[in-house]
Amino acid sequence: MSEKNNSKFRSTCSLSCSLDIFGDKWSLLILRDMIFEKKNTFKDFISSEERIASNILASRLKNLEKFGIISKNSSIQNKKTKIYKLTDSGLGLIPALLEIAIWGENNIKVFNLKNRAIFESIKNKKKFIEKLQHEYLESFNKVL
Amino acid sequence: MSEKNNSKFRSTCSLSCSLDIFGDKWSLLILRDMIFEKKNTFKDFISSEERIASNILASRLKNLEKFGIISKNSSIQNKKTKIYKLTDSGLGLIPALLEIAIWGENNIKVFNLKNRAIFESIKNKKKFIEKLQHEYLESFNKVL
DNA sequence: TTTTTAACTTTTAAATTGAAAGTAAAAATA
DNA sequence: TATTTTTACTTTCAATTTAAAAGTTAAAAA
Repeated sequence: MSEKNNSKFRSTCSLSCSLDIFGDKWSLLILRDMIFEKKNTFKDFISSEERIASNILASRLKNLEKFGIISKNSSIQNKKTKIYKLTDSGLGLIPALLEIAIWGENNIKVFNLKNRAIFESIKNKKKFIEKLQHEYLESFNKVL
Repeated sequence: MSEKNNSKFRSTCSLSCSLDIFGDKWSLLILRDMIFEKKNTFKDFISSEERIASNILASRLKNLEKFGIISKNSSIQNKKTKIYKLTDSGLGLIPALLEIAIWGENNIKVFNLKNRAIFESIKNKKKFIEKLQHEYLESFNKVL
């Protein structure tokens, strides 16, 4: 019943506009789950380890849909389950997502066991992005 | 007198950790100003068209410094003026920044006259990133 | 010596987030 | 068929963050 509907951009700078859309702590994590984990339902996203609150998840999904980054459809075999899918525009965010993750791997001093996917991407970025995009669309043939 | 000091990451995922650091609507815009406009003072950043509030700018600068993305020093010829400079880690964010901007140029339906720098980067990304990094460091020889 | 400037900080209202509980309809189970 | 469970949310409300404006302090310029 609340939720702002007007999408005012702070400027016409493409970086600034992009951040107006997904410049927050959650939106790109949802896309990560879709791309790397092939997640596609509300329940899937809720179960991620970062523990997003359900109201925040709902609002982020709505926003991503509003800006054409994801689409929402009922599953064919189950009317209750809604399937979220990356659009072409959403798939186009993979390079940005990867670069942020690569930066994190290289620059944040945490214990974390280095991520295989990231390393694969560093070796041949272009090929890896195409592979991810292909894999993602493939995975959807089985779903929708 | 407020401001949280504990840096708890939501998970050990490198994307998630990165977003814990700069996943907001302002941090990357400050870096954009540094990289593309060679801005380096509080006054510079305040004057950008997106009109960041001074308290938010101060808190973002402090955070970026805390995570080693920028450094802060007094100008030699002027003790009052503080010079903010990208560290190596900060320069390493250029690829991510560019990918986000490129996505915006290609996917947000706004009036905006296409950005020359973005186009240049698309033609030869690697070269363009190196050029930006070099230019940035060069510009600093004149300052600090 | 007065004024201006740079870099903030403080204050307070407004907006957003987060945690928890609640809802409604579809689907699975007894 | 009746009941329970599940999925995808929404609502509520406290806590946190943001935004706007005004205030502060020390240095530099006039």
